Amino acid sequence: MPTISVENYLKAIYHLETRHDRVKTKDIAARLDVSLPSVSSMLQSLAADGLVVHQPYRGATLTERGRRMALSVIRKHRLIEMFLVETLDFSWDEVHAEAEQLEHAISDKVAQRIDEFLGRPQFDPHGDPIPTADGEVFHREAIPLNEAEPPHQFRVARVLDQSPDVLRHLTRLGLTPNATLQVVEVLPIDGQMTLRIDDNEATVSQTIASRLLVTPT
Amino acid sequence: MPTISVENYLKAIYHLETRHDRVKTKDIAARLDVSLPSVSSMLQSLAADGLVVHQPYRGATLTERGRRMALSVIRKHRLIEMFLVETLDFSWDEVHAEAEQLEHAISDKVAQRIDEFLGRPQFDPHGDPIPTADGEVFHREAIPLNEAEPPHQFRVARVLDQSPDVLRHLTRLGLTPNATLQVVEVLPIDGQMTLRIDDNEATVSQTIASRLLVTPT
DNA sequence: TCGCTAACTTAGGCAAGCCTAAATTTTTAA
DNA sequence: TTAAAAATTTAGGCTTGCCTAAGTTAGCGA
Repeated sequence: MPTISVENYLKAIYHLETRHDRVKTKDIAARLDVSLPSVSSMLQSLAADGLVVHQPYRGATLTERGRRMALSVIRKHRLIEMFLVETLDFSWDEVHAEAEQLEHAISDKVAQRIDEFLGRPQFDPHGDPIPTADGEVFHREAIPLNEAEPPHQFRVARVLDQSPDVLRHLTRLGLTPNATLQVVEVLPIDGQMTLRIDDNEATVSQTIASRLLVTPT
Repeated sequence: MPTISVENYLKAIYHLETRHDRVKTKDIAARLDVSLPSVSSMLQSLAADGLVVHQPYRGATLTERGRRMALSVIRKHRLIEMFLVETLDFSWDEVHAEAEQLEHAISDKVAQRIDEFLGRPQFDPHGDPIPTADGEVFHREAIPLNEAEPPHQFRVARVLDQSPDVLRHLTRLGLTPNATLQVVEVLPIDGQMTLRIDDNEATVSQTIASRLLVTPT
């Protein structure tokens, strides 16, 4: 069985691969908050185990086996988040940290039972898709809110940020998954957006808007 | 935060203390399936951390802090077992192994929420008492079945064995917690017992009988 | 194209937790 | 009472995963 450390590296590489084809040592180090040599040495050991392909000085990519393992952990993470919110009444800003621990401790069987217990949810509380047991991920079409233009109406599909502070802020604004919003105005100087959410107006910075994925409605 | 290894040592010492006042290095080694030197060295480090009192060559005992930590892990273990059986439909012979992993990964808060979700159960699926969050353990009076005499009737209070094979065997015999039984006969040669359980007769060896705690009914 | 800088790897070390082999202490039994 | 046996500790080593310091490579700008 992979160690917790190995699982965390695979997860990090998986997430970074969605941005760039070849994942850089430096980006992994930043994401996991470890030194560059630690990453370098782990990449060699992952490569030896056939979980990544590592071209020295050129970055790394997951092998099919590595991808499977990463998805298995991500599936557990998101199922746990969903379970904590739906069943144990946690709020969506608390669950990431809990799931970060539990994802390494639950068996495939427990994950499967939680999945059934929850009625096979497709998305977690942040709108992230829950991979199936055999590694399928359903990707929805969605654009970052900062690319949306007035006066259209959108629905929040997914929130990419996991920071409790940001999530609590979004809760106060009513910007949680499935909320509908209308783009009222975009300031050209800094991209700050004014939104209508239900009957309230709210403003969000471009930084935050870029972390909200929305679909037209 | 204590490591998984430390938690396992504390748990082992806690359980062994119920048998003997001073816990022997060798017994810990046997319980955790590690070598004697590993235990010896861990005891020194636990003692340095104020979790055990270690008299070299003379055994060890938990300090109050050590006992608290052990009980916290045992509480989580038993709550998880209960949750897996009650909510995720696991059978009682499967849950020990799962809980052994999860006990180290759930936060106090998650444990508390599971406790509430389950309606604050007092006992786990094996009849073991679930310690409270502040370290109270409710001990029931119960005797090992091999000390019970015919023709009295008893109720199964607790099953001390965790081996899936033994538990499945007991399930087939109907010897699960809360079952009522009558002692029909005890063979003097080897202590084998004949029991009446509902309308069936079953025989159990002394070895197994000694692992079943029963209360008169 | 050449050299500088940023990115990366290699070298060498540390802590935790495990191991076997070799002392040492305690206990048991002759 | 004392020697053998059993239990325990010490010594020394290994693996994983982390670190800092010291090279090495890649890639960009002059």
